[in-house]
Amino acid sequence: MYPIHLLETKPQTTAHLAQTMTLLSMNSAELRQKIESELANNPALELLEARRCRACGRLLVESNPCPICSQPYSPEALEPIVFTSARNDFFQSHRTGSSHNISPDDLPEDNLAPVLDLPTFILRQIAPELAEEDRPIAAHILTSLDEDGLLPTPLLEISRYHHVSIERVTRVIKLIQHSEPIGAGSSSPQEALLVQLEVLSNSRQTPEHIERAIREGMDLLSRHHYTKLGVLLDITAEEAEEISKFISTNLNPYPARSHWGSIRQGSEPTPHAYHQPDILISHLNGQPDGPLVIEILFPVGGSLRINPLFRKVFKNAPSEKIEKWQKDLETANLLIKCLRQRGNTMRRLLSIITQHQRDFILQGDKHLKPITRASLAQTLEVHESTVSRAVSGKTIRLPNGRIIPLSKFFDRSLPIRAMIREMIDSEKEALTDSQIAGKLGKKGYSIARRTVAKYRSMEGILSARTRQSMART
DNA sequence: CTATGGCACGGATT
DNA sequence: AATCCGTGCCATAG
Repeated sequence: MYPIHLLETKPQTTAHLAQTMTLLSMNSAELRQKIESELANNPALELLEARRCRACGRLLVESNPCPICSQPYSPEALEPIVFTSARNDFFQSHRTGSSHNISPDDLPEDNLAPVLDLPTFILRQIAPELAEEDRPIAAHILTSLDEDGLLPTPLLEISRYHHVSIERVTRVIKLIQHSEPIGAGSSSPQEALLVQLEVLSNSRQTPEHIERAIREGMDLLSRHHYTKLGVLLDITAEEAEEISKFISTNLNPYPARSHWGSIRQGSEPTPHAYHQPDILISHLNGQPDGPLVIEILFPVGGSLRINPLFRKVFKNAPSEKIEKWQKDLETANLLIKCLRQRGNTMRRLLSIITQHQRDFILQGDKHLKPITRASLAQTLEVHESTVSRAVSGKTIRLPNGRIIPLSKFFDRSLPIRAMIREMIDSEKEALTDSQIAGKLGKKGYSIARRTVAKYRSMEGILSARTRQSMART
């Protein structure tokens, strides 16, 4: 732990203050838009090319040494990568058949929406891993995905169209399947489940026989015929039900029906909106017991700095330009400074949050320790509104792959909701809301009966009565 | 008669 | 100052 607070520079001017505020409240998608437009308009600003760590292959974020493999970043350890950032347009090139030489200026500004559609969302993740010659294939696949994120087109058709081997197509699909949302690009719900299971088993214990259950008993599984499934797999009906529960809570046969947002029935009109996470938190080198690593993503590949060339030219600038250039230089400086401060604040905030919520991150909803933004502001010695801005609109990807909004860390009702869910999952006879309220009261959570009902419906659990009559059939 | 969902109010949080 | 959340009361479905 190094003394971050020493690096902290207090805002000097009102402009500085205002800029820091607005930058802080942006999530990475919005920030990206901001930076791109700034880059386009301000000649004093320059974007250094993106790099990746040669040792572990991870895309660089902003810290040194590499947070993933802890190799120091030296010039030799940094492999430059081609990453044409947000305006990567190979969808267009796929459709028109032209090459990839379209310059950024040819593209309209407004294709940088903060919320991405599914193809773009996946594309951004796999772009660094994708070989140049495989791009048209990826574009073809991604544009063919149906609204569930599954691929209805047969592989053979794709390979024929591009005159390439099935193996190459499969390789690209593998890449797509292993990006968020995991399992997208599979040809069937079954395949999607298998991919998710494979990914999940790297970081967590999974039930026995589950793979066979998906492979062989898919139709039984979807119809909830646990006894038959048990016979098929040579296990008890309870174990079969166990497996089904695991699948329904941890996996998703339709990868594009994202687990957050669309789960609340109907009310939100954003059925297929994908947010790029702003923060990643994962285990070191992907080892399940490794220490946690937090990465705060910088939305553009590379780092911003003042263009040294601009500095040189500025010294003997023509007199009619000198005023404008001076201004450009100032705004560029300001932007960089404020961005740095934004990073600083985010880092301090997250280090506190992750320490406090370690159990939640590792073990799930039940272990969330609710905090208020106000108390956090106090420990960080910043204004409450600063915390508010830093939290709002940002999402974080947990080690288990879930993408959740950062505000979830402050949700007082979450652990209780998890407990209710647990109680109902393991109930023998359907528990009524007041019974649940009583049980929770004994555990030290005094919650009104009415509130239990609210939480229950938030979790999408039916009422005790309807559960009872469902169980009989 | 009981369990549940709707509406609305007040206090806390942002 | 605006918003969110827990809760109480009341109507209604079962």
